[in-house]
Amino acid sequence: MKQNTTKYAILGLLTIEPLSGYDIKKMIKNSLAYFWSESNGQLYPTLNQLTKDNWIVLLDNAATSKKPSNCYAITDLGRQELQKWMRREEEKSVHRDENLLKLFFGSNISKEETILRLKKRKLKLIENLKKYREIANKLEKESHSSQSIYWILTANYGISSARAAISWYQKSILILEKAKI
Amino acid sequence: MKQNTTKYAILGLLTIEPLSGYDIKKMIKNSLAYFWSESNGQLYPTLNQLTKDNWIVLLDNAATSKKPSNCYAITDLGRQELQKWMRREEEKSVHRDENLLKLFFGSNISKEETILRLKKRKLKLIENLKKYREIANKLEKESHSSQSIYWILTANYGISSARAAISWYQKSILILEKAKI
DNA sequence: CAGTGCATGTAACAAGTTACATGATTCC
DNA sequence: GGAATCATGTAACTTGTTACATGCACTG
Repeated sequence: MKQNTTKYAILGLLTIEPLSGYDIKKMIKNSLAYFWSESNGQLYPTLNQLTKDNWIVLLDNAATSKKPSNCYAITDLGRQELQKWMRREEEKSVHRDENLLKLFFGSNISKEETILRLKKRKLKLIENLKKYREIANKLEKESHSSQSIYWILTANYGISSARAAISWYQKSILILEKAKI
Repeated sequence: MKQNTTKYAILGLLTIEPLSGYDIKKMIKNSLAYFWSESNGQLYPTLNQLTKDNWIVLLDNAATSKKPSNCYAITDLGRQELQKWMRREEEKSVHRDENLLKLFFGSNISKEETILRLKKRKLKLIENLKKYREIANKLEKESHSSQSIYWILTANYGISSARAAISWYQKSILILEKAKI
């Protein structure tokens, strides 16, 4: 069975507060970036589909603002569907990590090229780690609602997985540098 | 620009030795499972496409065997294309982790339900870790070719990322259990 | 008055899964 | 002779990205 996860990402965000498509994009970019992404071509059509299905409604804010900002809110039906999804266990986690695939096939290019690639990736991860730390700090400070504990936990996941990856890269670079190939 | 990564996964595996579609499926399942997957509906059409493009060739093994096993080998052109891909840096790594998404939206179901989910995931990861260790051990023992260093490194990645995830799950479960929500 | 950010959207395409079909061979 | 596994494949479908188009509002 296929399931449109975009639908549930949107629904979940709308449980926090009513949002426009643009708001959703921003939230994903600012807070979920390290474990979620959406493209425009998926986001806007899905918003329309969810409206048709009555899982969300377009708030009538024409009076309060002149901006072309379509603000959506989740409906009771939407909440029910979100909870159904939350309780489903599918585990189908499809892993496709192109970086590891390239490393696995490393013998097809020179050792030095691979080492350079690994170093670049490592730097990128260090940068990411910094961002995740900032997100986590911000969340800890602003912590007030019952939701924030979950946000902090996911932020910590980003931090600890980035840390583990960085130290693996470090080790791997050393191993390759020492290796006689 | 979109790129068909399946193509390169196939090419890479064929640099090890000539393989049939079924062999490729098995290798992915046995050795790459924790960072790569392919479905039948993607694999077989891609094999045909690669043959048309002359990146791989169907070996004529009709004489040596009566099995309907189509054995493919990579061509020089295929090797070149693989190397081009290996040297490309795209970084586009699209993260979409449904488990984290569900945790992020945790406040929509009871704390206890979330804890149960986390515990199940943790058990699953412990199981996976065991498998990765077996793969790594096997690789270390059979280590002979210049390729095996790369295989061992990727296996280690699986191990260290699983370990980091497990300890994060452990911590998160404790934090949630203590939390008053 | 140009540049940046706000804000929404679509058409064309690529990528990938699912569920099925088919038949041979091997092992118990 | 039945089950499992070997082995290849396709049709229908979903999911997702890319690249574009449009226009307003604010700021320096």
